[in-house]
Amino acid sequence: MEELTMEKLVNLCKQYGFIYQGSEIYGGLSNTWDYGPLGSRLKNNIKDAWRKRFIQERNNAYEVDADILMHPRVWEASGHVASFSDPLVDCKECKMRHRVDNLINDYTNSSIGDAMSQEEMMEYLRNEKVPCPKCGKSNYTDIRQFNLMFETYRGVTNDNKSIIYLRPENAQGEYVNFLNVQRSMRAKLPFSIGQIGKAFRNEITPGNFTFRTIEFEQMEYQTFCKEGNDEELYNYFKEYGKNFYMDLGIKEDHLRFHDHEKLAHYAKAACDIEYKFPFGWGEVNGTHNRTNFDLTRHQEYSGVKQEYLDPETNEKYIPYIIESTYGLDRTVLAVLFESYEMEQLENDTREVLHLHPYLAPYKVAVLPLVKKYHNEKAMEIFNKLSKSFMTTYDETGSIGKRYRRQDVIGTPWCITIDDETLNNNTVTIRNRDTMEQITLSLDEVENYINERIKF
RNA sequence: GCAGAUGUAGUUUAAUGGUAGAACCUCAGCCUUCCAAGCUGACUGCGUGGGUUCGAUUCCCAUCAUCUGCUCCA
Repeated sequence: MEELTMEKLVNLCKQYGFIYQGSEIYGGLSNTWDYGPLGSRLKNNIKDAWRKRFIQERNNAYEVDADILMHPRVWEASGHVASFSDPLVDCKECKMRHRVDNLINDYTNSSIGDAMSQEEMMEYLRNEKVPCPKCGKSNYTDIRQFNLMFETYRGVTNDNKSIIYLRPENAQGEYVNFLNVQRSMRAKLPFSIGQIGKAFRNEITPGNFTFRTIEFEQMEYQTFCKEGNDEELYNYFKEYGKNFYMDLGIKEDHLRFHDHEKLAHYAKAACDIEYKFPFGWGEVNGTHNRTNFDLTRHQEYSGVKQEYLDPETNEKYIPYIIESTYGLDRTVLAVLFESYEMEQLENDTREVLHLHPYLAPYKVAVLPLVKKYHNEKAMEIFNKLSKSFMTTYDETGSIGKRYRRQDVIGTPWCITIDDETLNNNTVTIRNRDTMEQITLSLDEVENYINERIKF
């Protein structure tokens, strides 16, 4: 079978309206991508699938839609203002870029770099002639701060006081609403707050299509629990996440766990779910045991107690948080790679997107067999079916060609309208994966599809 | 951000210092009663900006974008 390369997928996405390059008519803007008519359907269907598994089917789970813009103090509490801005230097000799603190720590085999100010680090670098790990020379540019948060300004004056950030992660939106949700939903621990939304990181990005972008969408799930229950929940959500991906149609051997050894400042344990992309294994989900770090910090910075009163033991404590974050754009990408097949037929090939019917942009295509005889009846059926499903209509070209058009965009079923439809009210429904055809009465079509698009 | 490669219709591509030819796709018409058929026609292109030149898609520079590799990804 022919390998689907990134280049081919980018082409396919563009050709059929899944994903276009951002601002394309202006030459494009690096690492921005726009979802087209089919792509946004697919993306929304994945969101809905996630909502179903993570909100609807779980007891004690609630969705929020928090604002992208948050109080600047949130990012001080979260640690992003401090740790999201890395002191960087470039080696003038070999052009290698380094984090200065790492450079000093590695050179001295200690952690003295962590405590140094920017000036001290630069001075140390110069005085000790710390060599570049790559070329061995010691000739660096000045330190540049590179903050990964996008800044913008509130109001009309661009002074420091009015800086606000586009959120670099969604989690804080759930954390600051912990008390609100707990109270208004009368929630008992453990309970979860989920959120789907955009986040922004001003990163130097290596591309790989929509795998890493400066604006991206996350499906996040925060479970608040009592210390002691955290490890069990952490392991539970790792598995739950993997099952979710398998339900989306991803084969088990294209997924793996990757446990982190180096942990973030807030985490006690961290594990990624990775998908086998053509460019290598790539993270699609991250599950972290964030302990009570976040709520403790918010209590400290806001002055508002973030405690939970346990109704059984009457203890008050700050809950632990198990975070499980799903990269939505990456999930779309993984599903596209997983679904695509260049199928070899007897003396022909066809491109098929074997999407789960729940995820398919169009559920059904209505095709009049011969345009001039069957188009009116076909339109009538389109109008009926489109009240229940995303339905498309195509009367152009031969019937075989129209089947292939639907195959490549993942439409699970095509129904053709012919003389039998006019005379007996029956249609032929054709399956995308098997190419088999069966005859159904018009009344049966809706049920037939409904039964098969469940997630 | 660094290094290398690339940039001609939606896609794949041809040729050329005198502004481009094709195939597929798309659309319209004819034909067609079930898997990319055929015929006729139509639409669409030299990434952007400079420079050299009488003239640049072609040569040079810059820029933008994509790909690959680094780097980054608490």
